Amino acid sequence: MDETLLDIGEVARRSGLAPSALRFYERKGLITADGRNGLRRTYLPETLERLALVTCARDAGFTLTEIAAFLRAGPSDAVLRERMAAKEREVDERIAQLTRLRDSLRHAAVCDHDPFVECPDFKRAIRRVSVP
Amino acid sequence: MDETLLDIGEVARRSGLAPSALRFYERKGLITADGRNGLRRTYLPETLERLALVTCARDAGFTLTEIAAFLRAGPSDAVLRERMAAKEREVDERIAQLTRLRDSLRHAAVCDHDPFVECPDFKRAIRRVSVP
DNA sequence: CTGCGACTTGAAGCGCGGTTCAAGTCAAGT
DNA sequence: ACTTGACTTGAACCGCGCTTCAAGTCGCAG
Repeated sequence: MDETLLDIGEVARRSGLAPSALRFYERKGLITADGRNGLRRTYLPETLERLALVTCARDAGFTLTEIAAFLRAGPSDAVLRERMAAKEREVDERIAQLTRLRDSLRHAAVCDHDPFVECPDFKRAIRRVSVP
Repeated sequence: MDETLLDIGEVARRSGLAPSALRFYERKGLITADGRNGLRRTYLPETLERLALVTCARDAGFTLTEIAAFLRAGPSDAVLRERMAAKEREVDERIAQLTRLRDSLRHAAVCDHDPFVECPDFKRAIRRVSVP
């Protein structure tokens, strides 16, 4: 056995993902098992890095299918950079939206209306959250 | 017919939600149809406000089920304010996470590595996104 | 009265991101 | 040799947030 290969349990523990999720990711084409120890999948240590990237992209709002296509296509660096720039813009928008939302919530903590759901400021703020 | 009641089509158009979604929301207990025009649901104008609130809460990360429980329970203002404060903290965390993510993406646009996926700065940044 | 078109219903289906299940297999410890 | 416990498989199931479907019903225009 190649000592550098990590057992699925190890990878699950260190990545914070369930083994079932790792198998699911494999079916989706996001990762590959690089060996077996009996029936057990084993992975190259780089897989942990890849999983971090996958998790991050997923958190960014990419679907697993998108990420898989991404990884499979081996897009040129230029294309990749462009897509990431596009994602940066999306993320920026989302941050702005969440910031407006947080400001509305913050106002709720401060305002005097009871019920504050009827507070005109609150209502106005709510409307601005989705339609700035 | 009460002239002030809005036809479902009208509400769908003005709220940006599909009629099927409005019926779905009704099953979920998020809204109520206040009358009928034949078989067609009709709604009080306030429903539009309520839908804005629902949409906003959903965008904030509440599930429809949570929102429904929320509305049904008619929680005290104090409880409501507390939950919103809790949500404010969650939203703040999410904003921070997305900000870290955006910074990673921003770095990708600037850095010299090719493939930049191997850039140590990028890798480090990626790791920090989910585990600050 | 007839047709149109927008609605009605309950039930089924979808895409997502997985988990759970039953039954089986394997490595390692005693 | 036997047990234990973590994995294996494919298939079914889950919650979410809806949409879509087939079949039916209504208001209104001509």
